[in-house]
Amino acid sequence: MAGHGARGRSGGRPTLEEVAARAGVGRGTVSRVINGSPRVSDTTRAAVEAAVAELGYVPNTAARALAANRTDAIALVVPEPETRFFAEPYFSDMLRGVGAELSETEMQLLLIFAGSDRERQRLAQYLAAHRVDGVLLVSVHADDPLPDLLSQLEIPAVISGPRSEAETLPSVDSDNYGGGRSAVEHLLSRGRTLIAHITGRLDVYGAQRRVDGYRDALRDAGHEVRESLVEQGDFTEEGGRRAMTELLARHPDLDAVFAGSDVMAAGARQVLREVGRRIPEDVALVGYDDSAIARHMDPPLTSVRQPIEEMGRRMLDLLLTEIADRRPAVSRGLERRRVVLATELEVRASS
Amino acid sequence: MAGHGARGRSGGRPTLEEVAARAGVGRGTVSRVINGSPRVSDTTRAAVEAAVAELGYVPNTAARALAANRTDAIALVVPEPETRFFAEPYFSDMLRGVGAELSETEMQLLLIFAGSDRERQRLAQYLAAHRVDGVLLVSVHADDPLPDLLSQLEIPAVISGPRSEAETLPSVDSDNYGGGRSAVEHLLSRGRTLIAHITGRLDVYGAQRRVDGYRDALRDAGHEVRESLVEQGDFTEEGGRRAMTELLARHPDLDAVFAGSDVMAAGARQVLREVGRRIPEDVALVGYDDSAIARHMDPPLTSVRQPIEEMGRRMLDLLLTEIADRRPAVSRGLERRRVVLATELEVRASS
DNA sequence: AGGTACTGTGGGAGCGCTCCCACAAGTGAT
DNA sequence: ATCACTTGTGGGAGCGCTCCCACAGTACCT
Repeated sequence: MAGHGARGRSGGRPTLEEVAARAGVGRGTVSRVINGSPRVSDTTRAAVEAAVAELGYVPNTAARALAANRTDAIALVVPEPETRFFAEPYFSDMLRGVGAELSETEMQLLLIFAGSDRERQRLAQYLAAHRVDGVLLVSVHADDPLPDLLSQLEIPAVISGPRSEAETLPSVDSDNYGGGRSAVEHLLSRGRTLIAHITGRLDVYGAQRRVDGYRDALRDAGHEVRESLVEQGDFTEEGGRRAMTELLARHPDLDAVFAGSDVMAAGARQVLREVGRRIPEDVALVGYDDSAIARHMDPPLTSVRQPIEEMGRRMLDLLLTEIADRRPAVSRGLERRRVVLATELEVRASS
Repeated sequence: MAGHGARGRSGGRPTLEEVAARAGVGRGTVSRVINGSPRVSDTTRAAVEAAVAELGYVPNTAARALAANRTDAIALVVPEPETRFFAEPYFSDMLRGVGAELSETEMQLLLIFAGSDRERQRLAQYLAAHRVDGVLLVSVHADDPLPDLLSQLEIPAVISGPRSEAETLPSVDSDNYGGGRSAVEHLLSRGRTLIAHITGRLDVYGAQRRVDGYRDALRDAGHEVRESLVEQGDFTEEGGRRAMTELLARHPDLDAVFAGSDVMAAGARQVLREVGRRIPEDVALVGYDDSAIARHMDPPLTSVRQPIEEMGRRMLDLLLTEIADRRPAVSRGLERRRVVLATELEVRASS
């Protein structure tokens, strides 16, 4: 900036006070205009808005946060190491949904990873300092202490993927049960008869529900449900390999595999190929998540798609509502605070 | 609000003042202890620390930010739609590096996407409000106005991938030139003679440098450099397909392709397969980034790996330094503010 | 003894907002 | 004319911290 000269004692960014002086009104009035209060006359409002524009006034967030005791920020907390967060497109899609919805507001999104103990420590500090107005929790395991910490600190939170059927936090989830069912029903309709399942980590509620869907689909179709056809994985490629190896050892004659995630399906595919099984001729393969991996696999992988972006959007909705009625909150029923969205099966060459 | 009445002035979180009273010292002394000033006696320090622990005191960030005029937060700004950000592991690895380095400090990381105009608008507001102490810029195109905005607002910033050789911002980059060279030298050493190149967007400096490496490697090996062997892509799969189609039309006899990214290599692979070319027998393929796609491709893709996590770490280092010497800053030479890290070729079955 | 320099400490003065009370002015009933 | 609202407005009192000045105490010179 050329020659600032007098400029009062400031030199920095304009303050509310300066805008008020410029517009010839009081501080309170400017504040009202900035915050969209209706109790301002049209003439005054116009004058203030002009002054704001002329001065290029931007509210000081820190001062506002201090005075109003809110931060206008929410955190997306991911209790996993960064690696896994990005390995699965799940999170990025969700982030997109949240971001889209968030851009309608003045709120800011923080991304916080809490994989290591060190990071969790920092997170606890962070939350204790009330640096966010609310928290979006993603991919939380059944025994995670985080939700309790949150409610203890009275910080509004929404969880994606309830920890159990008894989840107390508002939650958004996809229909894992229905997703599991649809995968199996699809394989049955293709004439497969010996269908194995590689599960995700069973301390993830959604993974359990997929198993339930698998079982019920078989049962409802009049098939016997054999536990030896179910092998636990852990959402990793290596876990998928291990589980597939086990399953083949127990059932060399299996003709289909439903994996609880695309990444595990990729591991399974490797093993199947190593032992000379063709996909889909010998063994049909179905994954879950419909990630980039599914599309790039050879052959392309049939997979269950979740409306993850939509889930992100709904989570944010729920959270903003929580924040808005930040009061005893004992009243409202839980019905509306629990959203479940339908999945869709993307059929490709692997099945 | 239900009858607030007396309000006792406590009820909430403890303040500096309360800690001071508890420890029997003044406010200033507590502040000094909290901020690690050396000018406090050991006895006093211990007393204050005890009081802090007993009360569970956590500093109020908003108050601190207001008084000290800093935010203890930095932003990672990604001027791309979220989609691309996650499609390439580039960003997630970088994020990991930044995160690792950041956990050594008290700073907070914000992730900000500025793909759409709307988002850029919001970002400008955000920066104008000085809500962060510094900015990490990732993947910026040559004509992006963001860096100028940043320097105009006098916000410290570090860029990954300088916009040109004349980059004014401190920067961290991998050796794109060397990476391009190594890919081509590798293909030459495998006996390939007609090597094509699918470039990235040429308004990305790094993509240009890869082309330079490609050209120089051929030239130094005594090969003629034919411009018809270079086709521009745009880092997308579709772009890779298009470029590959062009190249095959011009040079049906080419025996190797160096793609400027794994994603483009994936697109190229599809086209090669469609026209019946075998990889690597007929055409050798090399990508760039060494992403998950490269490992899962069929056949697995040879690719140039950048030390991205390390880059993230170095960027943060640089930024923290910038923030620390937040003064005229005209003095320091530019040498140390420019970091270039070596790449490595990961050889797989595609070449 | 007086000076000069530290070290350690207390507390006033803000930082830029929001909240809320006070109050002027207008409106309409009595 | 009085009273009772309503609408719009100004500005004091903080929010919880950092910064910095003042000052007591101690140490080491002259």
